[in-house]
Amino acid sequence: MKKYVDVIVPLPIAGQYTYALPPEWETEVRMGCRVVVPFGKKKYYTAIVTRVHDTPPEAYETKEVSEILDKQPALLEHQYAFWQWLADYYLCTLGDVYKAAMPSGMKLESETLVVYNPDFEAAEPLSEKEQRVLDLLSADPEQCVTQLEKASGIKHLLPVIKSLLDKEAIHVKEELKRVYKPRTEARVRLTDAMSSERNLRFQFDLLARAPKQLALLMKYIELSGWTQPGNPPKEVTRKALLDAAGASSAALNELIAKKVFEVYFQEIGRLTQSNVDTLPLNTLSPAQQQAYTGILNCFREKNVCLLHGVTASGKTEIYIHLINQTIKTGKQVLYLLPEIALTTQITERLKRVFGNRLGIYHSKFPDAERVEIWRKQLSEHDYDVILGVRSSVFLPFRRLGLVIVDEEHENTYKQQEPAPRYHARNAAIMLASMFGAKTLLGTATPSIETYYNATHGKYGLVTLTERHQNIRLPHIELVDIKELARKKYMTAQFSPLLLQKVREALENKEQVILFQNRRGFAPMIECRICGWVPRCKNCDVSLTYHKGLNQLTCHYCGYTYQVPKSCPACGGTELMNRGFGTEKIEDDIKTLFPEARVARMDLDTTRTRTAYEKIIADFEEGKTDILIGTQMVSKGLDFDRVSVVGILNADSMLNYPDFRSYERAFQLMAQVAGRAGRKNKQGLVILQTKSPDLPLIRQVIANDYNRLYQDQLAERSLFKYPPFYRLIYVYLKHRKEDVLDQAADLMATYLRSGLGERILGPDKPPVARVQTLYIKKIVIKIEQTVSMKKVRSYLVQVQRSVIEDERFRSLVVYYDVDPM
DNA sequence: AGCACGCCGACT
DNA sequence: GTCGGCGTGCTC
Repeated sequence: MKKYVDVIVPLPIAGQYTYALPPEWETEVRMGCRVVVPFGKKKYYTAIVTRVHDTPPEAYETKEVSEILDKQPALLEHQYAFWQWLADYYLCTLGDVYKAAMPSGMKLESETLVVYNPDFEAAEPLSEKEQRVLDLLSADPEQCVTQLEKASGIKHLLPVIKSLLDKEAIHVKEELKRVYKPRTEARVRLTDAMSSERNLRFQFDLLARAPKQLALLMKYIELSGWTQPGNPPKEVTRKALLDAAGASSAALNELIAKKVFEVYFQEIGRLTQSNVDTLPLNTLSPAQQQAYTGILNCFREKNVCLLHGVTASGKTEIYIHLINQTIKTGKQVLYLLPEIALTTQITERLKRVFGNRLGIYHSKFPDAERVEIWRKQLSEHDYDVILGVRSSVFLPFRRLGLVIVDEEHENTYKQQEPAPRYHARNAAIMLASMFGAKTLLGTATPSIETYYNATHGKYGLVTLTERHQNIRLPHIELVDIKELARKKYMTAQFSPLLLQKVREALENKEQVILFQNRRGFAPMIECRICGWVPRCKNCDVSLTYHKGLNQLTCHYCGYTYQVPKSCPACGGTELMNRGFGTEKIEDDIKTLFPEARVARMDLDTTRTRTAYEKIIADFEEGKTDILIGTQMVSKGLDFDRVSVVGILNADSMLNYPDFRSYERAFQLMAQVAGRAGRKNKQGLVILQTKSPDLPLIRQVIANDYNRLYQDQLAERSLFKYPPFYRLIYVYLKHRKEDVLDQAADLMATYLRSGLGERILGPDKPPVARVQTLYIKKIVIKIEQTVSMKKVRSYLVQVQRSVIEDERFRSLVVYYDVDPM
């Protein structure tokens, strides 16, 4: 019977598509295999088979699967179930999940190739653009559109291609672009002609007057262990041979030309097989040991456990023991870290314990490497431990036994843009439960939701109050900068006390961290006369001034602008900086302490992984005295020589229109404060603020998490926020503001008719326009007792009826479930 | 997401 | 009078 497959395509379209399966592949294709399918008029995509069946669709003709990429599933059944849960819970399509989950090297797409017709003779003169394209093609007769666009410098290339196509000067074809290329290594071996000892001896004599070549030949014999024909020699890489013989590639090429050697290419993996000997586990301190057994006990009853341990209490060591315990029973461990905390410090530590049983999955790794990790997870030799960022929840596992979510409170676990807007911590808990595995959440500053779950019986709770090696918690000194500014005692952003302590630290050869929760030189510039502030033409936000580039940047769409010479509003020429970012702090510190070695760590200085690690390594090795940074400096780093931490402006963290701003400010300050302190000296934190009387500031100083938790819980309950209520944000986007307003009102009315007072808005979000689309937001607050399943299906139904209205056809609707 | 089809302004 | 702008709808 004729077979069909249902597939997921990597596009934000709901639903699956059915293709006919050519008979010869019937037995090979299974659920989870990747296939290439034609989609639309000309494109080809890599799709994933979710079902093989024999029911032909009634309403339409099917197309045929054009290629199969896997004999063995690339997507395991557990993963598919997980994808379905994600799409359902976070209100997005399976295509969205697919796009986020799989490395792009496994999702080949077709690309249009333009092909030169050598027989073409122009009947009429060609336009200048057409001629330029044709010239390019005559040099290289097959090129893709993007390449041609670049080489020709023509902005709208498509019309040109179209007219050339009409004249039959070219034709086009669709070809799959191979994104993933296996890495190969050039190796050298003797040719067949050299395989007899006699020929080889003869060759030695011939080379008597070519010492370099002779050396190469002898080195090869040594390296390969060549003794006699028939005995398979060891493989010798081209590079190793050249290095060992101290010869140039010219000499080797000679020998290749003489048919003594030949070069062949061997496929090798990118995953480094470190051959470091693994070290035994460190023994746990009594406090750590107690926490360790506490966690194991807790897992007997609960599936999730929170490890609440103060900063520098050695949580990692406990994780390592748990991982070890889990893999001993033949199960796998997934260890999640926020991207920013996944540094060499932690990877080296784990490598030393788990060696080649450990795989590392980082979003800044090359895509090809991620493909190889995915493949390895599907193979017999899968990793026992995966250490990775948010997206590693998508990797294939067969025998998952434990998930660790370190720095559980980090909001970067929540993916903001694009869909799926999932929370990796919550998704990991779901993933674990699908395997019957346990989840451990670790942090010094739990999120309010997690702590609520841990103190209300849903999760287990284990606390660790003792710091590793008994390093004392830092002393926090409060400085009222409002008062000081009034009295004109401030030097730029620095109080006299902070400057004095920085000076002392430098004199004692100790290090300093200065924390400012804002990047750029100044958040904005402003006209001194009329107060005009430059704004982005696409997005409704003010622009950020970057001194290094001397330009204005929109942090939402990335668009850059020149700094105007005069104010476009009033013509005034005095445009001044307002506010202070890390770049400004760096400038001022360099002026105040010209002898100090200063580094800055923020989004702008850490574009690449190497840049980021260099800053950290330099600081670790004492090559830097003062590290200035945004929240990046607070994450999971342990330094030995930091004696002073300055929080320059605590208020900048508090004034966000967001119910989590206090929680976040506490977490940030507690984490950054935790960086101060050394083995035998208590660290010092200088906390500068304009609002010293705020309860939150007192809680930070006393490191009183419980008090913060109680205060926050009361507010959350009063204003109907998590953990008492669930939130869903509905975003509506449209090019026309008035259409958007009408659509938003209609949608809110529909929603209110079913959900009543749970609906707030529509409102204009703080950024009301991004990339030429106007935005409105509707907030839904739902009691924990209400069935989310019903709410979600109701939302989908409402959306459908709004879109049915002709006026709102091009309305864009998307959801943010459990927003952060 | 792409891509094609279809209806209204600035040019030969 | 056309070329081409992007609004709209569909993809098995």
